[in-house]
Amino acid sequence: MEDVAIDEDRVEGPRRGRPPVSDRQRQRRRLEISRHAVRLFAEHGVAATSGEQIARAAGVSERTLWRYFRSKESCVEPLLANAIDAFRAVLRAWPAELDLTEHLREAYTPILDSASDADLEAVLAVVRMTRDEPALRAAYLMLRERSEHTFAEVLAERSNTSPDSVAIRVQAAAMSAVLKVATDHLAHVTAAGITPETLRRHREDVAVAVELVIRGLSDHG
Amino acid sequence: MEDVAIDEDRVEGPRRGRPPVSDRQRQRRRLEISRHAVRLFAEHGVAATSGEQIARAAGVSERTLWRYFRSKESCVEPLLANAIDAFRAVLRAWPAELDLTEHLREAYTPILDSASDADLEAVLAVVRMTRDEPALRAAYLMLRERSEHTFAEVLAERSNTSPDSVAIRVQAAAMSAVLKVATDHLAHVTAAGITPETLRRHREDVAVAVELVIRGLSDHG
DNA sequence: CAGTTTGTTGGCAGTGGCTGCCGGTAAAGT
DNA sequence: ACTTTACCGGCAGCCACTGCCAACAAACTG
Repeated sequence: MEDVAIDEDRVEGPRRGRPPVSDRQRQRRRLEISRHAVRLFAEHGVAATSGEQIARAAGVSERTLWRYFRSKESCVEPLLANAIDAFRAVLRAWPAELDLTEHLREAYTPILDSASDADLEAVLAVVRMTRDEPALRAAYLMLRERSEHTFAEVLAERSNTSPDSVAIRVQAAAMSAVLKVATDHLAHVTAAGITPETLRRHREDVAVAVELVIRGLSDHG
Repeated sequence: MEDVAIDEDRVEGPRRGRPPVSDRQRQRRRLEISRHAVRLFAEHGVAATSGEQIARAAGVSERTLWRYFRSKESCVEPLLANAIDAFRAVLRAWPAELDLTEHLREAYTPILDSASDADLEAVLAVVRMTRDEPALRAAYLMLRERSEHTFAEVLAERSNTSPDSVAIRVQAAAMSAVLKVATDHLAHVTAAGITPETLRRHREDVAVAVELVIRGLSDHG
């Protein structure tokens, strides 16, 4: 699955210098910075928030901030990625014998269970902001497209085909599109606050629409 | 259809000063600049092409360039928009009694007929470039999303519902996703040159996939 | 025709996102 | 201690992009 790189100096035993920061730790730091950035964006707007402010709020130097994020807007990625990963995890756990609709009805949540409620609020706030902030929307769309590839892997494994085939990519892209619209809608209706009822409706919408788009496309795989 | 703005000083007779440039003319100038920008991007890469270079190639000052485009990467928009508008025009012309598959098989082309072959090459070149140029990809995805709304209008009119309903937006987004994957694929297989056969295959792929995704979703509209 | 009004253009200065470079320091091994 | 490897912060600089203003263009008015 991973480790596709050409094996060079593998199994070296003890390395020589200071060990690089683990990906785990790096991602956690990115997420922490992301929370500060989103808060500042929501308070003052994207244009009125400088990289220096984000860096100070996160307790790092500006130079380090740009090492962690390639652009100001991409600071929102880690938070949003959590929400998208939630769906991928649910998709991965799709039992072979179960209908996708049924599975999503039971297992889907719009964000990782481990994430706090504040994170869900922040994610929806960002999605709401993307309405008037083109740069944020662009970052959001890029993230969604990245997720398509992970969806394709799951779908390919299930239908025993290649994740690079056009048919699978179409399914994954259509599924991603459904999720995008549903999430935009959720962000819109929760502008005044999140209620269990709106979340329930969201889950139902996603379950039905995803099933429909996948069923229609996979029949002709 | 248009003219939704609140009527203020309508029917004024002769205006007082220099008339503003018509939208038509403005769009044609944007397209002209776009062609130069795409050529430079393809020759030297995006990072190595400065706004000043684009402006000089197009014969305008850098200042006016930034008045016509809000970012360097968005200079590719007019060319790509032509390709996307081609699909919208075909969709608009969809006869009520005809199957969508049949209609697309007959009428769909990946770019406006009025556009030159060079423009089609340029569009596919840009799509190819988006593979390694994230900023270009982001601009491309933004354009595609804008097109979703125009798709939704057509679909809404056809099914006699609102273009803002979630069901219609899901259909439009899924349709856009199908087109995106198909176009990416076309750009990939035409890297060595465009042949009538690849275009025919592309048309067939789009016709079938779009029909499937729309049929599946609209049954439960 | 000159004079007025409205709109577009281009130059110029400035802002800020972002990068290359370098020295300092942390964390490992020997 | 000494070396090695890696992260961090500060500094200088590039360039995409903007605000401001003077110059010019194209209409109407007298």
